[in-house]
Amino acid sequence: MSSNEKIIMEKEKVPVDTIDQDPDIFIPNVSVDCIILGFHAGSLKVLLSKFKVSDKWMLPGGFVAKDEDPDESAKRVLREKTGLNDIYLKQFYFFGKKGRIGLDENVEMLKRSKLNHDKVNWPLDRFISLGYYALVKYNEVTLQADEEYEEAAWFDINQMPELYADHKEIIDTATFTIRRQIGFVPVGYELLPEKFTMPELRCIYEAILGRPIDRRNFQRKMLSIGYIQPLNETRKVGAHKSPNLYTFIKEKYDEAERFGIQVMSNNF
Amino acid sequence: MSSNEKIIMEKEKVPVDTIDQDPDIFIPNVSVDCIILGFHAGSLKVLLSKFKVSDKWMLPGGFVAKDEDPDESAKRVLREKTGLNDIYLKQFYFFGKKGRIGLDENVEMLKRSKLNHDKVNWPLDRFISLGYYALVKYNEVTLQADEEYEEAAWFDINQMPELYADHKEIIDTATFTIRRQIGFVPVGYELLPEKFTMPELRCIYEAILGRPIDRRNFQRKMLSIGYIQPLNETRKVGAHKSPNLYTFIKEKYDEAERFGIQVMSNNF
DNA sequence: GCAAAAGTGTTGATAATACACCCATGC
DNA sequence: GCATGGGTGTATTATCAACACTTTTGC
Repeated sequence: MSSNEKIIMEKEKVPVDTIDQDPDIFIPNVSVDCIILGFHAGSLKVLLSKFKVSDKWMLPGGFVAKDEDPDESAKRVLREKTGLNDIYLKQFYFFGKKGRIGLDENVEMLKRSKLNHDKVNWPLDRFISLGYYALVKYNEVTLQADEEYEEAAWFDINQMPELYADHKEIIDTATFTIRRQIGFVPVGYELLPEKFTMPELRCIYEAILGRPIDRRNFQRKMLSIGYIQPLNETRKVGAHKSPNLYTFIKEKYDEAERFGIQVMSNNF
Repeated sequence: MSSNEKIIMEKEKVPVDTIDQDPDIFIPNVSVDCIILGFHAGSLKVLLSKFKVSDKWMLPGGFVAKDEDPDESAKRVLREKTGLNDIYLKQFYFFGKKGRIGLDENVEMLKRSKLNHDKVNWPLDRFISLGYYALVKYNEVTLQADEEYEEAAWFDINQMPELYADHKEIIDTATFTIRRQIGFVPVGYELLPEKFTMPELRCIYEAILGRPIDRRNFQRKMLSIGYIQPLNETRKVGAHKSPNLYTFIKEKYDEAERFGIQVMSNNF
């Protein structure tokens, strides 16, 4: 473990410091922001966090240590927020426009915080944000926000509160990117638990593509690709026919992902 | 014009300074690298540059000024190298792995240069490189390398010399990205001159997809999309039938790009 | 029985693929 | 004439998209 890593570990235990950015440890003017996506109760959720001193929700994020791969920084953020270690994680865009962060917003937050204004001046700096999206299994996540300084919560992706700075735009860019690359992103495999129903899988694709998909054609298509396997089990879901449970065949899935699958060609 | 912009303009006139990175002007530890692609004589070319003091070719790149949008930095690099202002430019990835730049390589280059080793220490730093690719019309480019300190040249994308650091990997990532998004990237429109032949257009797709495409099916497909228009002209190309010339219909093309075109579905 | 949602089957339209054939050009 | 490569046509196959019909479940 390098000395910097050690310091980072220390920082994880002292949450107020995550609001700070020591220029000796971190690369200045660079941050990492994570869009953590989950699937629950029939809709896509995004995990947001909020400093108690702020009134706006924001994307979980962090800084990049001087000897750290940005992927590692993102993993650190994910571990902090979800408690998970092995997560599907992809960079998708970087954001660096001059006016992307409203300084007023930050000055306000800084005033409300108990930080020393003279020492902590990064909120007044310009930042290049490295954008990552992560796909997690909702029920495996245990929200890890520090009760004293910040909160964390899942939000329906279609019903988000007002967000800090350009974070709404960042989320939109993430979903747009996933949409364009839907054939190469294992959304089903990463978002669903081991056993799932066909309507659940379809629901994810509908949420991401933003349009309804024919139930029957979808089912045929998914089965024809050959990476999901029907189980001899059903799930009771109220006053309807109980849907079959399916599971992914890992090897076939990896193959399909590499070459991309055609999801209802009508490219969104 | 801000004072920083003025300083940057000055810097453009003093090429040796582009090897320097003043931490008061530029964001530390961040660089921009550009893959400039052109099409000439039946193959894809990439524009590379080389410091006279170095023996390895590298991607044209630069730094991001503190009050500058990274897109602007990339445009600045493009202007410096090609003399062009309006260029199709997209960010595609960022590179930040710890060992991505061999320090030995940089120490060697620094020694050979006439820079003051004490003042100029960025070559020993770690960098996060913001990757951009640009599509240019080959015959509109006039190579602008400063004769005294650096050279610039086009290389066939399949016959590149040994490159500096991880720049080969960066180029591979760029072509891979374009390949995956081929339906959304206006390669033909941006790489070809106003008038072009069908084989030329096909050649570009073949180079990017890395596989032969059926001549006849390709032609039909492109014409059926309806964004290219046959002209009543042909081009003499030696001992064969003279191919027709075509041109793009801008409006139709924009439409097609937004929704993506399906290029021989067999997704690469 | 009825409503709601799941599973299976059919069919016409559209698009991809693999060719065969003819045309123009320079030597 | 012949080699080379461009342009047009066609037949086969695969895939999409729309919809009818059946099944299961809770009330």
